[in-house]
Amino acid sequence: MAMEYSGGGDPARSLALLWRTGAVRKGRSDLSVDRIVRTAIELADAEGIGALSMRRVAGQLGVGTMSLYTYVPGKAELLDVMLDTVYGETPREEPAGGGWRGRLEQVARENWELYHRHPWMLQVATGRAVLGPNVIAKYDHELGAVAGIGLTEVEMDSVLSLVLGHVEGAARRSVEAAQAERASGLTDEQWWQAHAPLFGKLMDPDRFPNAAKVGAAAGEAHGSAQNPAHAFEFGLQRILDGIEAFVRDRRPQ
Amino acid sequence: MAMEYSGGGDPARSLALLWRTGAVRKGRSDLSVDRIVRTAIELADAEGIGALSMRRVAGQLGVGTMSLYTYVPGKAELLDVMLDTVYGETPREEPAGGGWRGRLEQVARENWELYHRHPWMLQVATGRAVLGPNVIAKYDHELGAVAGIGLTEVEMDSVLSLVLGHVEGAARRSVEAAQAERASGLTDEQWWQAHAPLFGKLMDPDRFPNAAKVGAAAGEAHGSAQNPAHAFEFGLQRILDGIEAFVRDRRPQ
DNA sequence: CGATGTCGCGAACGACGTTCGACGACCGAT
DNA sequence: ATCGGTCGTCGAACGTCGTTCGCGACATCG
Repeated sequence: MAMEYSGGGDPARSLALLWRTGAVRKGRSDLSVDRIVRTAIELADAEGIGALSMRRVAGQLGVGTMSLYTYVPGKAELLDVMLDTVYGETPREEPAGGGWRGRLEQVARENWELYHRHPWMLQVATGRAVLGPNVIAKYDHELGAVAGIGLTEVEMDSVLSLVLGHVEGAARRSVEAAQAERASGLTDEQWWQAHAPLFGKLMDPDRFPNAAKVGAAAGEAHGSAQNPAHAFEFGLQRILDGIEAFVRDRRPQ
Repeated sequence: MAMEYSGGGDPARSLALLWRTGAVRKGRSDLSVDRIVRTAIELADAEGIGALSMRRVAGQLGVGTMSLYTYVPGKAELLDVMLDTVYGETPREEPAGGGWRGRLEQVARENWELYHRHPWMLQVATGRAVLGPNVIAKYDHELGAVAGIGLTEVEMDSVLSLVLGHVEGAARRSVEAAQAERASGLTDEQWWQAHAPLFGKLMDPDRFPNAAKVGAAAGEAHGSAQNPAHAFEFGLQRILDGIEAFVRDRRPQ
C-alpha cells in the first residue's frame, strides 16, 4: 500500500527530452530514451509506481543503473516523458455524430479507460503541466468536442477542464480502491461485509443520524463503501447537465 | 518537487488508534499519541509531506526515533490519524438558510479551505476510507445539506460525493501549482510569460488549431496556464446547476 | 598510433521505514 | 529492603531509494 511519486523535473531538460531536441545519443549499447521509457512504463503498469526505481529499470534492461543517466537527466524527467507517451494513446478518430454532449462523454470515457490502463499516472504529481507533443495533440483533439457551439475560448477550456477533472478524480478513487483490494486481499465487498457490524456500532444513530442511515443504505446498494464506476457515471451526467444549461444560456435564441 | 506519500495502514491498528481503544500508554517521558500527531501535522503543514519522516518527528519532539513506535504502529497508521484529526477542523454550525444549494456551496468552500490549510492531505493515498470519529462526524454534518429535499439515501450520498470530489480535484491542482511556484521560484504568471513564446512555437496553428487558439486565450485571460480558483468556482456552479436539474426531476410537482 | 572525448557503470553518500535486541527505570511481591 | 519481571526507550543495522563522483574502456579523428 506504500507509494511514492514525483514529477516535474527541470522544465528545460524535460522539454528537450519530450521534443527530442538536442543530440540523439548514439549509444554503444542498444540503449535509447525510447527503450528506457517503454521499459519504465511496462514496469509501472505491471507492478505499480512503487516498484519503479532506476535500479529496477536498468536491471530490466540488463544494464548498469548509472547508464540510464546518460540518456535521461533523472527520474522526474523520465516520469514526464512517460506521461506524455501514454497520453499519446487516446484515440483520435472523429466520433460519429452525437453533438457536443456525446463527444464530451466519449472524451470522458476514453480518459477513464486510459487511467485504468496506466494507474500510475494518477500517482505522479505534475505541478506544472507537461507540455509534450502528445499532451498538446490530446488537448487539441479534445477541444474539438466543444468547438463551434457558441462558447468563448476561455469557456471552452473551462468546460473541458471540468469534465477531465471529474474523470481524474473518479478514476483516482477507482484505482485506489483496486490497489487496496490487491494490498489487503479483500474485495471492497468482502471488506464491507467484514466491517459492516463494526460500522453499525461506530455510526451511533443518535449522534450521527444522517451518516447512520445514508451510510448503511449506500453501503448496501453498492455492496461496498463506495462504487467508483457509479460515481463516475452519476457525476458525468450531472456535470453534462450543468454544462447543457450553461451552453443554452450562452446562445439564448 | 519530490514527494512521497502513503496511507492505509493495518485497518485494525488504525481503528484502535483512531478511536483510542486499547490501553492508554502511560509513558515515562511525556510522549503521547496526541503529541506525536500534533507535531507531525505541524511539520507536514510547514514543510510538506516530503519532509515528514519518523526521524524528523522524533527529532522535533526531542526523542529517539524508535520511541514513536511505542505509541504508533507505523507511519501509515500515523497518517490515518493525522487525516482524521484535521478532518475534525471543518466548522459544524448550521448555516443561515440558503436552502440546499447554499449549504452545499458552503460545504464546498469549507473543504476548499481545509485542503489549502493542510495541502499534504491531498498527497496521502487512502485507498480504503479512514473511518475515524471526525470523518464520520463530518460526513454526518455534510449530509445535512442535502437531507429532506426529496432524494433517496443513495442519491444523497452520490450528490455529496460529487461535490466533494470536485473540491478535492480543484484543490489538488491549486496546491500542486502553489508547490511548483515554491519549488521553481517562479509564480505561475512569471512562468507563463517566460514560456509563452516557446508555446507559440510548439503550438503550431496548422497542426493544432484548437489548442493554439484556446491555449493562448486561456493563458492570457488567467495570466497563467491555468487558474485553479476560477476552475473551482466555474465547476462548482456547473455541478450545482446539474444537481438542481436532478433534484427538480426527483420531485416533479 | 596517439589524443580526445564520451559512454558505461561501480562505489559511495545520505536519506528513508522498520526489525531486533540491549538497557534501564519502575512496580509489586516477598 | 531487596529482588524479579515488565515495559518504555532507543542505538545499531538492514535493505531500499536517487544521485554524485570518478575511473576504465572504447570509438573516432588527426
